[in-house]
Amino acid sequence: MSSFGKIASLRHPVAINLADRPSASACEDCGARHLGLCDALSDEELVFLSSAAHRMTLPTGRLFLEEGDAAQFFYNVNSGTVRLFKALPDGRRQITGFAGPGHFIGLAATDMNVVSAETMEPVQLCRFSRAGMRAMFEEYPALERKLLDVAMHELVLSQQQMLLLGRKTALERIASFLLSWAQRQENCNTGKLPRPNAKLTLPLSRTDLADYLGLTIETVSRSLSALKKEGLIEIPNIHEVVLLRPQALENIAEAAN
Amino acid sequence: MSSFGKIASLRHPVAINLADRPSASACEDCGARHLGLCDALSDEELVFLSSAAHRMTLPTGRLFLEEGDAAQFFYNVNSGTVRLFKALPDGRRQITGFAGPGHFIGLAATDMNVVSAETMEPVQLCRFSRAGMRAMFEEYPALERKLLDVAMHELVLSQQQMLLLGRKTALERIASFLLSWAQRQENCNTGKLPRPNAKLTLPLSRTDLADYLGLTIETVSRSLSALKKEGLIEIPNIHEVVLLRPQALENIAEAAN
DNA sequence: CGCTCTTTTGAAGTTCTTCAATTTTAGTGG
DNA sequence: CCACTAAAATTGAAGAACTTCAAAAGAGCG
Repeated sequence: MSSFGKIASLRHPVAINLADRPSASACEDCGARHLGLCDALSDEELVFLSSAAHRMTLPTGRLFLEEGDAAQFFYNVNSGTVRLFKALPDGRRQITGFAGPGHFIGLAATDMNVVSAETMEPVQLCRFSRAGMRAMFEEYPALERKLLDVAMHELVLSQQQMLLLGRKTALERIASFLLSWAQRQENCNTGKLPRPNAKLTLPLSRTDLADYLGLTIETVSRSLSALKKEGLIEIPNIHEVVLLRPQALENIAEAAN
Repeated sequence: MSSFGKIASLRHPVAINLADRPSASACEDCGARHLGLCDALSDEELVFLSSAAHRMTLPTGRLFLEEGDAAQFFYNVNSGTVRLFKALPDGRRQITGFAGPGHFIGLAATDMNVVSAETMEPVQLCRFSRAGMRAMFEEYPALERKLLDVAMHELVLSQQQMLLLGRKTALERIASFLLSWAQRQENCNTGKLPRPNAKLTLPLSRTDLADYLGLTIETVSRSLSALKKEGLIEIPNIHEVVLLRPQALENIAEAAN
């Protein structure tokens, strides 16, 4: 957890949501959710902010941001999952991240978007004009601080991913992914291992997984099968994985010998 | 160039350096240099800032930031080059970036450093305590804005690197690297191709290059030789590369068919 | 000038990919 | 509810790209 984040949330220990997101009960003590913009602002500020926001609901598979287009908006995800990716002309694709509830989209941009964004499920999001956002920074410095915090966190994640893509084997990538996804889903960045038998829900297809980990779907499939055969995981169905032995996965993921 | 950067530099079109860096003549119209903190502040603010900074000079090969240590400081590079990297227990290393003059170090951190930093040449830098920096944000919002701008730019770069590491071939990686290094060195992020016969100076060893591009030194060497054989580059010596046909390199780098 | 370290080049080996076939899953209509 | 179809995932076998191991050439330094 970043120190900037801590400041922001201490000063505004609020739990109202940007839009009317469902329950926010888990928000306050969750490392990942407080990375949403929501926690950065007081009630009053949130009202102002949400007046500047445009709520939208998108169906599955909607490409709402395209690499190379002029960067007009920021987005904040309320529900559902978004995949962010870059692509080469011949179709090769690298998914750079996934944005779920509370996540902010649009930081990785100059005047143009440098990534594309596509919904993986029905998604609700709030849209802000970048210009309006800049104006708002004058009024509400806490917002800017929060954004810096989010950006720094993204930077940490992307550097982990560089290590994974540049130096890890297929098996290590899969193990790393499972653990990081567990953190994301469950105990939100506490840095602790998930408990044995923790159940993961993956909204990702094998293709997404492959494009995120820099592998082919066949290699992803084979690696998952290998972990299953070794008794480290169970795969009740395509969208669920049970982590039978998280410590063993961690040893593989971190190449601990 | 990011819009936030524009704001910051328009408001404070100053060219004093953080410490007494050599000539700053090229600073104002250079996309990369204005990413240094220097441009974000007025004269008065800079005086204040530099009073909070601790100047240091480090010899080649000094490891001054270690992954996992408590994150106490930010650094701003004045001269020389620093390599930032993550490593696995068995020694595999991934260089996540290089920091040269004007570059800011320490953004990719939570309470702990998530990367290590090591000097590649004699390096001069300014050190700021993270706590002091936070206090300064209250006084000088422009500073925080600038930092957000820097973080966003880093994010853009790291996503390009993810595409490279996850999806590009060895030859494509080398071609991409040469072009990006030319931009860094020469026309600073203008997005234009370097002119034919542009000469690159690489302070990197082949090992650094390999660890940056997720390859082995042998593959790096072979790929460079291949580009040379094809007449796209010339390699007068180990630390210099001449880009004979930048457009052809670009075609390889971007997999344009 | 000779030593060492880095880089280059070659040959063999490994991991991952590609191609192909089978199995499983999911969606649709009877 | 079940069968049928299409898409996705798994598994197998062959191939390619990169790595590893090994040796030679080149650069740097006392």
